Amino acid sequence: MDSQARLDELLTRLREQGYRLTPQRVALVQLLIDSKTHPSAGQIYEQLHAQFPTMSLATVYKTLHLLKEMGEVLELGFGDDDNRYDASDPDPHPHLVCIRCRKIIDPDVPVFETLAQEVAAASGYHILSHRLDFFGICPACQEEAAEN
Amino acid sequence: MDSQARLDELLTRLREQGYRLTPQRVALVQLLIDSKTHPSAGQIYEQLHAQFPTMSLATVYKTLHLLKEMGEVLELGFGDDDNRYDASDPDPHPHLVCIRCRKIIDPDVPVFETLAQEVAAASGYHILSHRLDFFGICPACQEEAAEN
DNA sequence: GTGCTTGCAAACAGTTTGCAGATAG
DNA sequence: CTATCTGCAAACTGTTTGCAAGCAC
Repeated sequence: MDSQARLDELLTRLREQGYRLTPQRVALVQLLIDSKTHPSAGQIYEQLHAQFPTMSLATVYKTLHLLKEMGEVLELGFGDDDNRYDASDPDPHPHLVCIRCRKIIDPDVPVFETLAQEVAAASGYHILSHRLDFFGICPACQEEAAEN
Repeated sequence: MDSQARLDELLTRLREQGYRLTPQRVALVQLLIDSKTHPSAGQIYEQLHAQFPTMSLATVYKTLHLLKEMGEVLELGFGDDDNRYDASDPDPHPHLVCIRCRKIIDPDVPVFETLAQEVAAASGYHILSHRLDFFGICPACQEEAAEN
């Protein structure tokens, strides 16, 4: 789905559920969808603060919470770092994390429905979701390391 | 590997690297290895506090940090919850998380070396590690839900 | 106009750190 | 004996919350 379509979809969904389309919310949703790097709340705040000098971090968190509740955004927590947010596709999909520059991208890999089914069958769990992350060093950081 | 062998291995490795085997450390390592539920720092602290009434949370964290540095323990962070620790097998392996009771177990599933290779080839990343978590409801919690 | 939303500041939880006294080797 | 480790308390970081003023509808 292209960014524009996803943006329209999200804004429509917000309006339909009775939420107000404040400039801050629209800007945040736009930023989140345009970004390919899955930004953190702090990064979102920094960028929006340029547009809205009075905007607070609390609003960022409240809006992200709202989108999470609606199931329109994936919250990627790592425990040792701040959470990252992915609104491009709300269904679980793998992520590829550079442990050096902390960039996170969506790699193109086939999903594995079968594995989840196997796990469910073997464990008796009712599996609702999953998460698959790869950690490594991105091409840019590999080059940088080679130079030094 | 059985628990006793793993415990010996870990204690030996600590000693070899010049770390002191304090009673607190030995008890923590033992607890971690015996536990099948991947406890949090707080849970570890509560249990050890029964044995060592003066033991502090800081010591728990410091010891976990040490084991992490040695690569002998897996730290499982989720972002919305406290971190969980797995010392049974320091190599990455899938986890199965009950979203109701927060129990975490190691399911028996084949690992997928091929997928990591595919991702590496397609992205140019140098992949070092990965993490695969399934989220669902464990059999006990399913029953409990059915009763109510 | 109504009441949801914002922005501030304070609260919060998990984790980390500094330091003085305790202790493993 | 000595360097490491412990335990306390305070600091820190990311996130959440309460509340009065502001603004979307």
